[in-house]
Amino acid sequence: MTAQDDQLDAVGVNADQRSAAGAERPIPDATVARLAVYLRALSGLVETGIATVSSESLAAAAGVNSAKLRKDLSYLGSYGVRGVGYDVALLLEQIRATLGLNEDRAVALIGVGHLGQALAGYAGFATRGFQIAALFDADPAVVGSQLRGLRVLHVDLLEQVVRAERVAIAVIAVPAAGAQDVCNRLVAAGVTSILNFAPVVLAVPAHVDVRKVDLAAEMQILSFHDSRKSARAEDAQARFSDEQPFRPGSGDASVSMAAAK
Amino acid sequence: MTAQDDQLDAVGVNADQRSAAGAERPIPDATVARLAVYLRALSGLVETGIATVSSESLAAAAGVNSAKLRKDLSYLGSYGVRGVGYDVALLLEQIRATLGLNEDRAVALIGVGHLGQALAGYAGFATRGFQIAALFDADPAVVGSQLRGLRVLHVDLLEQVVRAERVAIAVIAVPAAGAQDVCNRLVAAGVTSILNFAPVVLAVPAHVDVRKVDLAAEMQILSFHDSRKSARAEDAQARFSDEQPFRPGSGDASVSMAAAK
DNA sequence: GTATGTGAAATGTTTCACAGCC
DNA sequence: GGCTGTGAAACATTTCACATAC
Repeated sequence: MTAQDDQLDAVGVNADQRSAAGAERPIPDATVARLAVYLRALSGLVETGIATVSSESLAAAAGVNSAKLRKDLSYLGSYGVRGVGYDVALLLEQIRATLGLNEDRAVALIGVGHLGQALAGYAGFATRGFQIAALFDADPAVVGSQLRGLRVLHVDLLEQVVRAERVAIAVIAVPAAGAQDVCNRLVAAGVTSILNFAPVVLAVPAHVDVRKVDLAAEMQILSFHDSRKSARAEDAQARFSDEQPFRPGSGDASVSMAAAK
Repeated sequence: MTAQDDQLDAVGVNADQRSAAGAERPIPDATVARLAVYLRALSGLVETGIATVSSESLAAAAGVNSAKLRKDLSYLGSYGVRGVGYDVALLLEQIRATLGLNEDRAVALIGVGHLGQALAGYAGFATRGFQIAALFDADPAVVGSQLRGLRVLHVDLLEQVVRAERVAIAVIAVPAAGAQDVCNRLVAAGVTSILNFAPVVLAVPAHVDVRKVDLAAEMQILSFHDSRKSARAEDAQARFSDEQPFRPGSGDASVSMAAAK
């Protein structure tokens, strides 16, 4: 990455990491990307009331193999019990702590078109430690309207509000043409983490961390694999039609991931 | 990240690749993910009328370093001219061909909520070799309505239409609860490439390629890096405020990517 | 007995640095 | 002289396989 995630992934992390308690191994980027996936799988287990889980079954639920999962978790410390497995609640808490999800971060969302509204309405947003501090748009028709209990502000107020609300993370959901400008203003106002949905490569100073979600790129990657498949699959194709469906969490279905990469 | 991923990235590609002309090196997943980025950068150059570009400037526009770009392009063959650079139109065409964007692929979009509508309206969709063949939803209030010149069909017709239209790629934009079911039906109908926006890990047979776009995961990865930064940055913070903005395409700004991965 | 945690090997990716060509 | 193309080195990630602990 996505690979994808993704993806081959983030950048701009300080080389030395002095963490709360003592000298720990640095956590690989690839592992960080998967921790988020494990978190989701663990939340599912909590709801079903399962208290303990083996690396084997958690890995299956997350779509990775168990050796990778164990290696990933080993970077957080030793929170499993040999011969038994992992305590779901404890592991969940450790991952949350590692990802910094306990102190909650103010998020600004710029652009409330269809995409922006989809993002604002995203359930996992509020529940998973992020709270939307402000919504912005440039369109006078939208500014002033109410969305999810927040008034949409004019983008001219961006710097002012970002500073006042101490926004840590900004999500850019504006058209391509406006994205770099919005980005510049965010950076100038002190934002150092940006999630970009606009189809442009943003130029930022080295201390700013940008992650990009790019529909066209994802489609093109699928297209690449698809074209390689279709050449060879011309005949095999028929065999896979009307095959029995798969049950979620069943066995070792190999599923690809975005990740960041 | 990438991935990001990239997204650390896709899966399910056949080991041996017998391509149109002779034995070529297999293309790394990480490279495929970036080809899509180069494609965008090249499109930008075409519009400004630039006919030739060096690896150095194309790399800057794409947010990678030039050695990586040259290595990536070398997997496609030798389409550059030493001492000169790459012909923009030729390179663009070669990348398009490699990604399989010349034969155009039918895409089905399942779920036309805010996200689905944002995706349907996405400009790069129509223009970049993908055409939406069908829209589906389960909500009777939406079924039958018109969107981008297409009638929204009831999801019950999914198998039938997917087969009739020879849909190659499906985009899942339904709520989490419905995603696995939709996925099963797509697979049964013969779809082997899926882009999933629902926040669940889909279980699929090994021959099906799933890429996932996960807002919560992206946010959490940013959160991780942000929390590492904020500990150390408490004082440095002030220095970066009100810094001069950056110009797009300027120099070597290191930008992260999702990817593919 | 069972399942974690982890060195070591294998594999994949990025960067270096320079030969080769225009 | 300038810029591509690419082996070889450096680095990162995944997988293996087993010692270790319950």
